[in-house]
Amino acid sequence: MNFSTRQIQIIEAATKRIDKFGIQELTIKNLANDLELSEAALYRHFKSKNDILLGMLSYFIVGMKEKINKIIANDSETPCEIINDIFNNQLNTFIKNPAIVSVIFSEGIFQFNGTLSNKLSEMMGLMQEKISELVKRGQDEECFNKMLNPALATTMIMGSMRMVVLKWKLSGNKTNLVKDGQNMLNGILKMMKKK
Amino acid sequence: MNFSTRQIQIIEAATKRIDKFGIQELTIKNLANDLELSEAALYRHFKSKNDILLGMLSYFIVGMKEKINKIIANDSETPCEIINDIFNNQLNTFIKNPAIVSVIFSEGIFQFNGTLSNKLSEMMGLMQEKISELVKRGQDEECFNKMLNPALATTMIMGSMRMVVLKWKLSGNKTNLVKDGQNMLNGILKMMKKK
DNA sequence: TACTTTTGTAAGTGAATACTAACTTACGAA
DNA sequence: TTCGTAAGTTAGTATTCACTTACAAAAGTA
Repeated sequence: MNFSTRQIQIIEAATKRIDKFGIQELTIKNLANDLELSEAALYRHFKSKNDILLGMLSYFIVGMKEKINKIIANDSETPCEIINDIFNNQLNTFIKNPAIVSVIFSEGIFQFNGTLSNKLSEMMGLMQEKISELVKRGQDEECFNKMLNPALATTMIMGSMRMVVLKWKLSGNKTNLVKDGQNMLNGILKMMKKK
Repeated sequence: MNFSTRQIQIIEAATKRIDKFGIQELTIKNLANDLELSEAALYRHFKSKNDILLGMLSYFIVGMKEKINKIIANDSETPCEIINDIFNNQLNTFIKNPAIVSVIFSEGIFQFNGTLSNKLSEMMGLMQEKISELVKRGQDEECFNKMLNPALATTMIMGSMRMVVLKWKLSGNKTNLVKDGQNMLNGILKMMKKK
């Protein structure tokens, strides 16, 4: 799971290409041109195109996992604050590297490639698990009401946030993702707060 | 916008293929095999592969528009009931023809094909517009609270429902879509209700 | 300096891609 | 009976795809 610098260059070029032109335009030839390398050179660093995609997903998932775990470990904050931190962190990651979004939100594309769709499911499952744990804690500590069960509330939060990101994507990254995302999360949390 | 019976056969075969194997496996050759026709025969009915995809989207959008307008026209119901009806109708359409979901939820795939992504944006825009109108009416008639503005509430509803459908899809259509969808919508509407 | 490993290249491979040209068949109207 | 048309066929086209082979230059390392 340790990538060489050249491998990371390839992964980042592939991500940018998907972001700009879509998965259909990610070909070995195009990718090699982007990197100013020959096609054969790519096969020195990954054994197949599929391996490049797999590497790409692994690369981002590892980073995401680390950050989320670090945020959750902070036990001086309430569950509500932690949820806020997690999504703020995600939104800012997306702003900094918009290309990631195209890859992370593409279940549809990878759905029929076993290894790739497993990687994505793993990531979604991770988020679902962490968030619903936080919702449950929030309800137990009586800062959230119990109108929705934790699983349902989590699906709602994740779905709503995804929709905000999708709209940002469809606007050509013109809308203010951080503002819209915070707005959405605040609205949801307000409705979930104990009165 | 009037399709021949053969065109509809082709559209439905293409939809099923995307649903089962993904867009990458939608080739003229495969599609022709599915229909037990020669490849050239398909070009008697559509002038290009892109035209088949475009026809596919148009075909479903027209049907969706008609149904939604019919439901909204029913003025003996409250906004809340109408929203319920719209999503119930959608969920049942998905159950009856699961293949549609793969096509409708694939912005990522079509994002880089101008004409196709416009078709999809059109459909999402239509839903956004109709739902947020209903939310606004609900707030004016004081059956919804005003905690969220109509646009935000609509994004939340649509995002949450999409997430339920995505989960159904990822489960291999094993979860109970109608039950889960109703559950989600009831939860959201409960939180939005005036107390 | 001599040897090995890493990283690159040019020039291919067969298979698949969307699409086309030329021709055939079935059938209804003039 | 003749003619036009819709709907099909076979057998191609040029191009693109992921991937491979054989060889060379560079970069360590002894």
